[in-house]
Formats: sequence, C-alpha cells, structure tokens
Amino acid sequence: MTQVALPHPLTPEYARSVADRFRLLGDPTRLRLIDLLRDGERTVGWLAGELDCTQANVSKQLALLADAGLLTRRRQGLRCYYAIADHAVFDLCDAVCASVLQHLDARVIALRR
Amino acid sequence: MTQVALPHPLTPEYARSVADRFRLLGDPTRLRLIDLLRDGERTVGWLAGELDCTQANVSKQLALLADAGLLTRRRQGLRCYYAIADHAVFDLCDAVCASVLQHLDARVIALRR
DNA sequence: CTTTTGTATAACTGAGTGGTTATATAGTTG
DNA sequence: CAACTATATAACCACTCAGTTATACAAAAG
Repeated sequence: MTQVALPHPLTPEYARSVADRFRLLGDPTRLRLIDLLRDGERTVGWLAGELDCTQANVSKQLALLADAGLLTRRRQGLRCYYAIADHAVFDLCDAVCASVLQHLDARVIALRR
Repeated sequence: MTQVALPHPLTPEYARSVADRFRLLGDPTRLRLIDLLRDGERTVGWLAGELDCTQANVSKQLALLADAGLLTRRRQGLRCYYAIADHAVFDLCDAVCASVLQHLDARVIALRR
C-alpha cells in the first residue's frame, strides 16, 4: 500500500473526490446498512426487513456503496449477498462516532453546570 | 477521554447523528476551509480570498463547522479568526483521502492491464 | 410453458442545502 | 457625529438526492 500525499492547499478536484466519499457515509440508512454488515454478508431482502425500508430503496443504497467500492456483491440464485469490501470503514465510523459522542458528552456536562 | 460504545444494530437516532457529522465533511468548500486552517487560524476575509468564493458563503460554511464544534472563533476588532478545534479531523480526512486514492489507484491499475 | 420469488431500475416527488445578492450588525477611523 | 470595514444573516434560487411506486429482469419452482 503506497501512501500518497494530497496537495496542500487542497485543489477543488481533490476536495470534490474526498467530499464525495464523506457524503456517501453521510446518510443514516447507508450507515445502518454498513453496521448490519459488520456480522457478515447479508441479502437485500434481509437487510430491507431489518431496517423497515422498501426493498427498492435498500437496493439503491447498496448499489451506491458497492459502486464506490465499499461493498462487494455475490449472487447466488435469486439472492444477492452484500458484504463489506474494506473493513477500514469501521475505523472511520468509529472515529466519527467517538467525536460525535464526545461532543454530546461536552454538551451534557455543560448543561449540568 | 472515555470510550463510549454505540448500540449494534445501530439505532436510527444514533445513525442520524453520525451521518450528520459525515455530511458536514461532505462538501468540497468546507473541506478546503479545514485544509487551509491546517497552517493555523485565519480570518474570514483571507479564507474567502483564498478559495475564490463570496465572503457570505465562507462565513456561512464556517458557522456550520463552528456550530458543530469543529472550529473555534476568536474576534479581534473587526476581524474574526477561525481555527481547528480538534485536530483529530485531519486524521479523519487523511483516512478518507487514503481510501479514495487507493480506490483511484486500483482503477488506474485496472485500466493499465 | 406459467407462476412465484428476489433483485434492479425508471420515473417521480419533496425535503434539504450550497451559493448568491442584499441587508444588517458591530467595530474602527476621521 | 458620519464614513468605512469585516463579518453575519435573511431571502431566494437551483440543484441534489433519499424515498416511493411501478415495472422490468432473472432465477427457481410447479
């Protein structure tokens, strides 16, 4: 794995690429899908049942994640199994979660004063 | 710093909080602002000049980042200096950058075959 | 073959929001 | 005081996109 440096200041083109990736993770449904896939590969129907969401919507969101390379697809008969392609996503999510929770903590503490 | 665990499966409420934070970073202008602040605090006017963007827009985006706790504000006379509040943001950005670039690399390599 | 099941896609709608222009606010200067 | 400067905010427009409904496609079953 080669470490590539980004230009500084960040060019508009690079900024757009990175923003696209952040925005892909900036949706509750997609985050919940990723979270459900922590336990291993799952089918579209199962995921749609778990969130209560239409099959069409789940399929669309999974396609977005797969197109970006975050998920893999495996067809077996009628079913289609999705799985996490790169487990580094979890580190990202955990980092953001920690940051968010820390911020919430700070506000709670502020309210207690 | 206390490590707090998120529920699994992720509840819609938590998913929304985390998604909000991701979406906040999911905009090229805001990412470029954060990047420009790597070198230290800067005024609104200076930042607006650096990106070529209206002062009003820069002010609005900075306010969003500051409200979320990512930036700090310091008024000094007419000027208003913004700065990074938590440098962990850079780790996040770098992680996403690496992921994005790796994906681009993979596509380039694929094209070379 | 037909029917059924699981998934993908097309078309549409409504909500959210990035960017602009114009204006308001606050601090400085003369 | 008035004039000027730096920032913030309000109103608006245009665009993106998550979610829905309806439909198409593909594989299995009868």
